[in-house]
Amino acid sequence: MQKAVQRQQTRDRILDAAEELFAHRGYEGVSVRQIMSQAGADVSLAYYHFKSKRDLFDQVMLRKAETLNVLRLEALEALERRHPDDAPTIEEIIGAFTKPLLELLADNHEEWQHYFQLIAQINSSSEWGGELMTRYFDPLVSRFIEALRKALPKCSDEDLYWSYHFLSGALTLTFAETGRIDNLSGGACRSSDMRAINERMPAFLAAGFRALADKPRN
Amino acid sequence: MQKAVQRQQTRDRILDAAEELFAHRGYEGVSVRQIMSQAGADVSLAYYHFKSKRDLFDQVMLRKAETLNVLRLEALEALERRHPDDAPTIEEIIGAFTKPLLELLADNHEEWQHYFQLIAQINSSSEWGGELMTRYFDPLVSRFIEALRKALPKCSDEDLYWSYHFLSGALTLTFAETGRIDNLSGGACRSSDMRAINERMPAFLAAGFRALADKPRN
DNA sequence: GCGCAAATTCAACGATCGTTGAATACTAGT
DNA sequence: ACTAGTATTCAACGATCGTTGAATTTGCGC
Repeated sequence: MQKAVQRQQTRDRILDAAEELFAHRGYEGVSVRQIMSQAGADVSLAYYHFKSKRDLFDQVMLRKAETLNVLRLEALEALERRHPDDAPTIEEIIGAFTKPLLELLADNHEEWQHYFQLIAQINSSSEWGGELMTRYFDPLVSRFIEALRKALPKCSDEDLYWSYHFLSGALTLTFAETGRIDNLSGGACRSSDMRAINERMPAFLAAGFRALADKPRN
Repeated sequence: MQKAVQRQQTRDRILDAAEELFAHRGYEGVSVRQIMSQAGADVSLAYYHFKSKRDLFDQVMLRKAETLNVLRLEALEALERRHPDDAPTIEEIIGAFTKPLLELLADNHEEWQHYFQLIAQINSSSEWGGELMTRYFDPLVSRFIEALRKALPKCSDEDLYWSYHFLSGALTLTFAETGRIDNLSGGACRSSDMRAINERMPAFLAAGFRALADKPRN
C-alpha cells in the first residue's frame, strides 16, 4: 500500500472515531485516549496527525462542512436556474436547504447523523455557538437569506433574520435525531423518519416566513 | 444566623455557581473544583450538600424546572378559563407557553438566561436529550399539546407532534441567546431583544401549525 | 457556658487528563 | 540491500479530575 494512502486512511479513522464520540458525548466529555482506542491506534498518533485535541475537533468540523456547503449551494443554484425570471417559492428554497441533508442521511445514515448531532450541540452552545457556526456556515446561510429576501420582497430584514433563526433551531434539533419526539409522541413519530420530515418541515417553516412577512407591524 | 438558613444559602450559592458554569461550558467542561471556587467554598463541601457531581447537576435542573412548570401551567389554565366554551387560538396557546419565559427573563435576566442555555444544551444532546427533558418537562408539554389538539381538531397526531418538535427547536435555540442571530444579521437583530421575540415567535409558529393541520396528506 | 450535632476545612487517594520526546517499525527510492 | 524519511509505538511528564475520611470550626439547645 502507498504510504500517502495509508496516512490518509489512518487520519480518516481518527476523524471518524472523534466525530462519533464528540457527537455523542461532547468535546469535553471525550478523551483523546478514548478516541484513539476506538480508532485502534496509539494515543500519541493523534498528535502526529493533529496539533492538539482542539485542532482534531476543528478538522472534524471542517471535513464535512465543505461537502455540506457545496451540496447546498448546488441545490440552490440549480433551483435558481429553474427560475430565471420569477422567484422560487419559499418552500422550494427551504427544500434546497434541507434536501441535501436528507439525501446524505439516506446514503450514509450513521456517518452523517453523527455530524448533525455535533452541529446541533455546537449550535446550542453559548461558548462556541457564535464563533464556530459563523466560521463554517454563515457565508452559505447569507446566500440562502438573499434568496429568501427576493422571494419575500415585502419582508423586513428583522423579520427575515428572526424567521431564519427559528428555522435554524427547528432544523438543527430535527436533524440531530435526539429521540425527543419518539418519547414524547409515544411512538407516533420517529426521529429517523426522513420522509415525514421532508413532507412537513418546508411547509411548516415557509408558512412561518409568510406570517411574519405579511403581518402588519405595530 | 439560623443554621438551617445558612445551610440553604450555601446550597443555593453552590447551585448558582454550578448553573452558570454548566450553562457556559457544559457538564463535562466544568470541574467540581471550579464550581466550588466560584461559590467561594471548599471542594469537599460539594459532597456534603450533594451526593456527586451528577447529583449536583440534577438538582440544578430540578430547582428551576418546577418553577417553570408551575408558571406555564398557570398561564395555560388562565387562558382556558378565559375560553370556557370555544378554544383559544394557536397564537394564544403558544403565547402561554412562551410568555412565562419572557417574563422570567425580564425580571431576572442573568439567572434565567443561564438556565435556558443549559436546557438548550440538554435538548440538543444525543446522550441526555431524551432522558432528561422527558423527565422534567414532558408532562407539561403533553398538557400543551392537548390544548393545541383541541384548537386544531382536524390535525393528525403525527402532524401535531412534528409541529411541536419544530416549535421546540426554535424555542430552545431562541431562549438560549447564543448570539448566533447577532452575528448573522450584522446587528439588525439582537438575541436579547425579548420584545422582538414576543412579537414574532408565536405568529411564526402558529402559522406553521396551521400549515400542517390544513395541508391535505398525500 | 457546655456539649452536641451540623457545617466547613484539610489533606490526600488513585485515576485519568492532554501532551511530549525518544525509540522503533515500516516503506519508497536508489 | 541500503538508506532516508515517514508512520507508529513506548514510556512518561505534571496537572487535574471526582471523591473520601478525618480533623476542625461553628452555632443552637440545655
